[in-house]
Amino acid sequence: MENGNHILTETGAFIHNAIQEDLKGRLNELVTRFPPEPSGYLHIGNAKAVYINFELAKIYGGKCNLRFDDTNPAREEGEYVKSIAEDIRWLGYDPQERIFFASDYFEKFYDCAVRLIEKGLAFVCDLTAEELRASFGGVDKPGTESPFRSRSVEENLKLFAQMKNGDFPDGSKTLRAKIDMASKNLNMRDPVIYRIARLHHHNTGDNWCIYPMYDFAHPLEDAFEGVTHSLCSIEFEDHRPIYDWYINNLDFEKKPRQIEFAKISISNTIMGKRFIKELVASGKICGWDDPRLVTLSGMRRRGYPPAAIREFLGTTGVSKALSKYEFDYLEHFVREHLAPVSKVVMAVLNPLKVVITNYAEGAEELLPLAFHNENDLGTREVPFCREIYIEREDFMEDPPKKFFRLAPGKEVRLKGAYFVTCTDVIKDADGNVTEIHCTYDPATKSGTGIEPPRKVKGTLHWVSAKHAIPITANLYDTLVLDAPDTESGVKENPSSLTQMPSAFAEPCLANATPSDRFQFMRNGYFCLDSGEGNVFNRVVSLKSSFKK
RNA sequence: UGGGCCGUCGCCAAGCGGUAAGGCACAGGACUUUGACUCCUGCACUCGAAGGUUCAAAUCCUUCCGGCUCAGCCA
Repeated sequence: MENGNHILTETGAFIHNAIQEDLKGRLNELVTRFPPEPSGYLHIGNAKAVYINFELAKIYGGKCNLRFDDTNPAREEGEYVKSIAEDIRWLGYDPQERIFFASDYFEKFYDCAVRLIEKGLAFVCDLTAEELRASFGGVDKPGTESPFRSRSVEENLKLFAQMKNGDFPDGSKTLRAKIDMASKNLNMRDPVIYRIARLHHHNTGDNWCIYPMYDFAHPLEDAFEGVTHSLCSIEFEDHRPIYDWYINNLDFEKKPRQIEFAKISISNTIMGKRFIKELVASGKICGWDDPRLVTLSGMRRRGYPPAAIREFLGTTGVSKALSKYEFDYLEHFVREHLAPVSKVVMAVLNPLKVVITNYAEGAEELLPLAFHNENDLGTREVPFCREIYIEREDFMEDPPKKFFRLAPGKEVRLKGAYFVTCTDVIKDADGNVTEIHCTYDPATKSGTGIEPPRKVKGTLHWVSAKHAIPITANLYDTLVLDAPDTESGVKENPSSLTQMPSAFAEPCLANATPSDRFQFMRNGYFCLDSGEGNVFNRVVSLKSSFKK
């Protein structure tokens, strides 16, 4: 879409071909689904699946369901259901009334299992978990058949009903499919269909003490909902035979088809639920919405526009090759979306006081400045007076040859104001620069034209010391990690948050809202944090071609 | 090690028998009331490797080499 590199036209050919072939002339009958387990918050990797499923439905005029795959109460919580629905809407997709829960199908799953037993395709197995595991064999050795495999249909029916009624302790029996213990595909070695576990379910409470396994439940959920194409990630490729086995043996008229694609990941980030939970629990990050995370809620808080994420996702392509994107690539789309809507303002992150010695004490003036050069984002007036702050890094006592900014005896332009020349450097006992003195040239006032024309190499942003408002600027240079992009690296170096606690911004920032986007000149794009106080998050930084 | 999947520039990614798109990154240059933004320019005689088929291959065949993935009563 946005730049022509879209799944419709250039990628995911294997998905499109399959859909075209299966649905010849009836493409609007396409039904996809996004089936998250409510056991964590959505991150950029999950967003890819959201994007593909909803976009495909949109492209073909079909439908996309949001289905919570909540068949394991041990991991799932209502909190996650809420956050997932909210994050999907924020990303730009509205499932409306098409929100389903696998747990609403528990009764139907049970009926299907009974049907399998009646057909002689499932049996109740008394093997313990350890015995079962041992009997599965390994990648290079076949499994052994369960001694309970040949129970009669009647006995299986009776036993399974008793399992449901709670006559047996947790883990004492399972319902298993009767397929092939010698299959090269481990998933086909008489897989477990139901297990006994007295767990409280967020939706069904304590109604059930047996829960279906993913491999059994998922294809049925798809079939119940009329899903035509069940898109999942590539590690489920080995599960396709079992998916088809259940679909075929339960005689569904309309058979959904599973198609796999590779997940995406981003370097220098943590996406694993387990690791994020660890970080949250240890207090190293403030929650699933920590701006250093690539969770949707984290990116939202960080200030990423959802359209930028969608565009990023649109260019990532749908393939089976594993793809790990550099962080720069994601940020590129964020910058592109921020540039036209951000108000360009002045804020000094690391202040250095400048006294303009020949500017009258007590005098001040209001200088009009546009928020943006290209788009008409309005203007504001910026107060100017004798004492101002500039960026500490914009002054060097001993500048290298190509330093265009302020240095002793050098003249620069103050954005929207005057040319100033550095006359004195004030230091403390330790030799640290605490203040610098400048003189200004009244003839160089911005916008008045200078006669004779005079040019200056550098222009600096500044704020009036008297009028500026104090802010805290949060800089996040990488999300989560500086170092290794290994999941375990998180334990060593969880944070790349830098706070600039004594930053100052021009007065107009006092009215900022979290939905506003600002460009702090050379310092990057910022937005107001949704939390307390004047805290601004750096959404992304700009590239700097100034090298010392 | 057995099965499945994958291998095109530093990172992504088009291509699907007719002689290597594009984006990010990077490097030059132009412009500039910030060195940002914008705009130009450059950036794979080569498609994991080796053979073979063909007038012609990244695209077909064979073998080999790498990477990912699977042995939860998780999803």
